[in-house]
Amino acid sequence: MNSTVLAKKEPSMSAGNEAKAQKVLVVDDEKSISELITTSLRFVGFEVRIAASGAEALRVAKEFKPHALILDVMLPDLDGFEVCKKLRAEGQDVGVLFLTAKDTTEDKIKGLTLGGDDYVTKPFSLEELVARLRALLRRTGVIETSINAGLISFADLELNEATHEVRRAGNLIDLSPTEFILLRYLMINADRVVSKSQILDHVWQYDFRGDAGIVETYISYLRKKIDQIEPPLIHTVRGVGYRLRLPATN
Amino acid sequence: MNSTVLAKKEPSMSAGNEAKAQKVLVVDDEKSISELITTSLRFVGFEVRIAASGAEALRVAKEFKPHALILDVMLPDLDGFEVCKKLRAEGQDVGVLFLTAKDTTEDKIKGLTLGGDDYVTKPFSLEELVARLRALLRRTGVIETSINAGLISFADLELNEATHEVRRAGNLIDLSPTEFILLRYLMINADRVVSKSQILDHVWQYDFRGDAGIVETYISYLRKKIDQIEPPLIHTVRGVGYRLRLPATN
DNA sequence: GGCTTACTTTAGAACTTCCTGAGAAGTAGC
DNA sequence: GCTACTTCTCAGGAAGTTCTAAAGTAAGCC
Repeated sequence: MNSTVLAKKEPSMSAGNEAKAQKVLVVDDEKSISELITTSLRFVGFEVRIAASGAEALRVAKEFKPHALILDVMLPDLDGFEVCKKLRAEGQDVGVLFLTAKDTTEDKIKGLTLGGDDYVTKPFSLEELVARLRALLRRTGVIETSINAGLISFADLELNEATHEVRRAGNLIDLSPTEFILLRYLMINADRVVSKSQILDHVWQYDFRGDAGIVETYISYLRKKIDQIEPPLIHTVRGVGYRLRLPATN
Repeated sequence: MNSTVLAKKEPSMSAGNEAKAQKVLVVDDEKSISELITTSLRFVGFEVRIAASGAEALRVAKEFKPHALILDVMLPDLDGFEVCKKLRAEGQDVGVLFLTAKDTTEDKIKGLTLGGDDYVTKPFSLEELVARLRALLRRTGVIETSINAGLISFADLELNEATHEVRRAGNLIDLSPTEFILLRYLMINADRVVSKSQILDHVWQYDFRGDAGIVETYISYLRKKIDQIEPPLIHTVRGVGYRLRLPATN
């Protein structure tokens, strides 16, 4: 895994909720997965704790009081659904984002999108996970932050998570799912340079075995769709990565 | 820094009536059912309490003073009808939505739907349950909200809950029960993308074991009935779900 | 200027998702 | 108990998406 993590804080998040970051408990018995998620969530400003089993999750939740859980359904002891039930029985009213294998039988997954809960199938992309987590926190009414609202904009570009619409200068632009996630990632990191490996790590599923060349291909697709309109917003930083920005304000 | 993120609230039905939520007491001895209902009702803004027996129901009702009851007729001690009678004898004037097994004798049910009461047979779909509950609260005069009014419209589409009539541009359209519930779900979530699993969870009965493919079939049925008239309102968001919307506002 | 390296673009093969029609099974009404 | 309707499954085909690979272009360096 070609993971690079910058020791830099997201600007858009930092203002309001440094003081009381949203708390997320990540529950997965595979250490590599929970670490991956944790690193990513911490980076975007969440306060994170980890548990490796259902029993531990219940214990930690009791004193950590998380706003949301990211919960693998396949745990060594209790399964995720049990954990969720017990928590709710204890009166802990917390939104849950389940992680399921792709082949988890439909009837187990059924009902998960009811109470504001949601699920993501493994393997997932980190951007997808974070977006879903934010949507969940928004729905369960935990907190309002700027990014949490689901409407992201940069210059004359707008991206709406609820309607999945993207507009440039008011014009509707049709994007494929991957293009959408990539653009959102660039927009969230607007004005900062993101490397191809960062993009690969966040936008593509964590088990993607291909090479970073695919990022170039998708950047090209995006440019064709959103940078037809002047001025171009997606800029190449040779040898480093890409950056969403307005024309140089020299 | 020209990264802007708009803080706009979802126009959802979920959050709205925080201030004085309507109170519902759910009475069922099957924990899985009462939990399912509770999750769903809480999410759409009701304040919910649970009781697992007739005796408990009477006890809780006395201090909780619910606006409505969702009451399984088959309870371990008293049956639902008894509970209802005793409550009314105590002067608690509360609307009741009975849950009955499919084979409950007709004549038992009939007498009860005389007042503002109603019944739903198990297994039900959550959309159906919530719609009936709202209709009941409307009839018993508890509250009025826009959604509660029973008339939903979007563009030239109108759906009347009371009469079960649907019109597109004034033309009456005949829908099967499932088609009706599906359309209502889409209309309540107008303009937002809803995934196939969300649809499955809300529109289909909770014991449905099939896969999400059925949603595609029903979308196709609906399109044939309501999207004959231009412009089409049901749009596919590939890889994400469906969305009710007017033609692109470029 | 020519060589090297980094990036861009395009084409197309493999794959996924979605749409629709047909039919089987179940249910309700007469 | 026949008929019409509804629900659900399945399969073929259309359309859209993802990814690889290879050719084209630009930038930087000596």
